[in-house]
Amino acid sequence: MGQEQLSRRERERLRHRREILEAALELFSEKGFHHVSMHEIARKAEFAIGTVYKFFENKEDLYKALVLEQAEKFHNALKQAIEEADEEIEKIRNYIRVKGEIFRANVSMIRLYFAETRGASFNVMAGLDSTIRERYGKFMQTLASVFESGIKKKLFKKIATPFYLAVALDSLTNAFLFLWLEDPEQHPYPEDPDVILNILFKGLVD
Amino acid sequence: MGQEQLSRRERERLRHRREILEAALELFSEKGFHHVSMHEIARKAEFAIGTVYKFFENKEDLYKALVLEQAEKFHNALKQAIEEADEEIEKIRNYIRVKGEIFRANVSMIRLYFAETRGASFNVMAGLDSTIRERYGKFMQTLASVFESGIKKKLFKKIATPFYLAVALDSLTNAFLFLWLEDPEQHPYPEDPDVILNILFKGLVD
Amino acid sequence: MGQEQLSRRERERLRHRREILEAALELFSEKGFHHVSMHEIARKAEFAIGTVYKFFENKEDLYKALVLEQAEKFHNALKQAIEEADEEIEKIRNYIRVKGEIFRANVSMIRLYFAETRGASFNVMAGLDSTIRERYGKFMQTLASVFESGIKKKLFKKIATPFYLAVALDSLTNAFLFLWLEDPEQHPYPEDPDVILNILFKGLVD
Amino acid sequence: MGQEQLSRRERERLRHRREILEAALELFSEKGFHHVSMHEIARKAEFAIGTVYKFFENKEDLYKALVLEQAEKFHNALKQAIEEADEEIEKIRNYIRVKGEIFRANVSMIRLYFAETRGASFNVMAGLDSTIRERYGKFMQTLASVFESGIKKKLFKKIATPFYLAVALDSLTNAFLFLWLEDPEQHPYPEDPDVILNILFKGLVD
DNA sequence: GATGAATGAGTTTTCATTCAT
DNA sequence: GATGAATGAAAACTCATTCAT
Repeated sequence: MGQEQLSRRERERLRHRREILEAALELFSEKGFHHVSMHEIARKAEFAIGTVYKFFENKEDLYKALVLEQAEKFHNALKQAIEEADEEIEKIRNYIRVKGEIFRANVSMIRLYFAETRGASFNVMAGLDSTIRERYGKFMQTLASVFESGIKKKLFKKIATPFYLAVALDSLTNAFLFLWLEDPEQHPYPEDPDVILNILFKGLVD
Repeated sequence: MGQEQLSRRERERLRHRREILEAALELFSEKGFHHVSMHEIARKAEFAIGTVYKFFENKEDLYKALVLEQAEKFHNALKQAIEEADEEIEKIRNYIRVKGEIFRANVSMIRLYFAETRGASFNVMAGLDSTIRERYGKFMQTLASVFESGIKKKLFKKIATPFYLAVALDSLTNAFLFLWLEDPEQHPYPEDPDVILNILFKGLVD
Repeated sequence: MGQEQLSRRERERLRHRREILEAALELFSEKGFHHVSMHEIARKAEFAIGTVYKFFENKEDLYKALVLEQAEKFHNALKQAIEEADEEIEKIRNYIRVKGEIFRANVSMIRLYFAETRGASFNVMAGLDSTIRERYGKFMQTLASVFESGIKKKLFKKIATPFYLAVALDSLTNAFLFLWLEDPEQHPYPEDPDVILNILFKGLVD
Repeated sequence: MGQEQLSRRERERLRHRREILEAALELFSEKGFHHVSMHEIARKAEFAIGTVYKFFENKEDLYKALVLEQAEKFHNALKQAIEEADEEIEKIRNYIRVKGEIFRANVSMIRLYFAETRGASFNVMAGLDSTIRERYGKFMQTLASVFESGIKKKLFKKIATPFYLAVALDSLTNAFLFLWLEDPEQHPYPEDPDVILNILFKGLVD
């Protein structure tokens, strides 16, 4: 709301910025930060190299903007999925379902996202990490609070701290998503969220 | 057994190779593949650059050798941990405990290992990936077979396929280890394996 | 004709390309392919090393472009010399005279040319050889056809096949040019083409 | 004469030196000076690299020794061919015939030889050139003296100076040998020396 | 006398970034 | 505001040569 008073100039600028980010997303997700050159991004976005530098100070800056933007989109979608349900178990089911949906619809985005949240990126960029991890932490708190209120309502047994439960759920879904990413045929992400949920909810040993 | 008949020459060579790999491990784990130069490795190992190239054809080759060697060490230790116990639940406890121990004792090795088993490395190296993933897959099978026999013996409820249970256990322990890696003070890896075990074993909802 | 509509940018680019080729010609002809570094060429042409690589993919590519261009110039001049005369003997006289002239005016070019047409280059570059040799072969055919028509007109006795006669004339002139290259004082290339011509035309034994 | 009192030690040394030179000859002739490494030569000769350096101070030194030795063999054979005949025309026929024979029997040697006598080597090695060219010059004098005495005896018409005639004969035979080297099927070196001889001896125009 | 591990100067090539037009 | 030619630091890798054993 309020964007409508942007001048044509401004709107064009934003469109160009977006085009560059889109080209960058595809390339980075495919080849990784170090195997993509600024010229490549410029070429794919159909701009001159100088133009790219008009929008982003340097390669890191571009990457940072890209990752943060994608992470935001991702977290927002998940947050909304949680909020849409009233009851805690349903919130978690929603989370599992929507995570799979986003994943399948945005493989590029996801590859990028994991590269940054998982340790593996070896601080591709020191500065980025801290911002990203902070947001990731905040999102984990949101997830934890679902467990917390579920425990309060006696819906859940307190088998671990809410935060650990959040981490467990996150890692479990990520693991399934990785399996899918590597071999979608053999390891489809379950349509039914309970396949994943049960691993947490039904104790192995009774 | 039988190695003792290596000539001194040969033994020296192996020691030098090891020294180079050690220097490389520390650097790669700290900065990532692309932020370490061969000269840097040579300098750290206190050899001339040419010497490094006598042992490893190129940078990829060195990296590959390093990762495979570390992964082997890691998997062997875990396999042994599993085999040492007789009973399935104890096997899993051992796995959780030893994984934490190795981790804490070899932070460099672990960072390297995760960079390669988790998708994040964006195919730093196509060839490597396949070998490493294959070994990782085999290890997952080993872990799965523990769950399988546990289910057969009616020790475990079959809340998911053995393979998925193995993946769940692996991802859960990894998640705790990542937490520890980021902030060892706030998120220590639990001394008591049951803290992690319970998340799997005691269903959240009864 | 028609080049005049090149943009200034384009014209500058071509000039720069030419400048690099000129620097390379001088250096290669003086020291040979393997004793010239790309940095040296860049320095001589007064460009940064990166600029040289903007114009030529790699060292071989630069060398190839250079040799082909020079060979073309050389062959074109000789072809024209042959075509300018009406009569066969005069065509050959022209060939001998012009070959000497070009040679004296472009020592660098010639050194390069011989390095590639004569076997000595030991395939400095496999790909180049084939292109160059093909062109050389075609030129020999042109020369042979002069002898052929001379023989048909009964101007020449058929003491060998036209192709062999062409080869003989070529090697004879080359030999004189080599003598000159080594010691211009003692072995000047004859002003009078008949000095060379007679060796072919007047049988030693009657 | 006199070699027989060499100690076994000495004889072995010479044999080893010879083995190294043979390996080097094959490699240099195949790939050219700059594409052969000292390690390659050592490996082919089945010696350690240090041993090669016991025999030859450095790569140039080895190359020099090789080329000079081969040139000597070549020139001696040709000199003998000339001396074996009594009459000048026969001497020249012998020269043409034997040159072809040596060539066919020692392609490696010849490739090396031409690389050095023809300008093309771009002074692979400044020092070498002077020695080699001097010997080549001397040999040309020998050949010239055959023409000189033929002219004195009125066997030959003096259509050029004896030296130029020698150069002409040399370049003509070389040209035929090059043709053969490139495509032995299509351009065999003539069995009958008169095929080459006639080009010099029977004037094209009468 | 032979060995081969070690050396390090020197080469090719890439790519993020600048800036004149 | 866009362009793209030019820049040059930095990286991977080679190979002639040395020297301790």
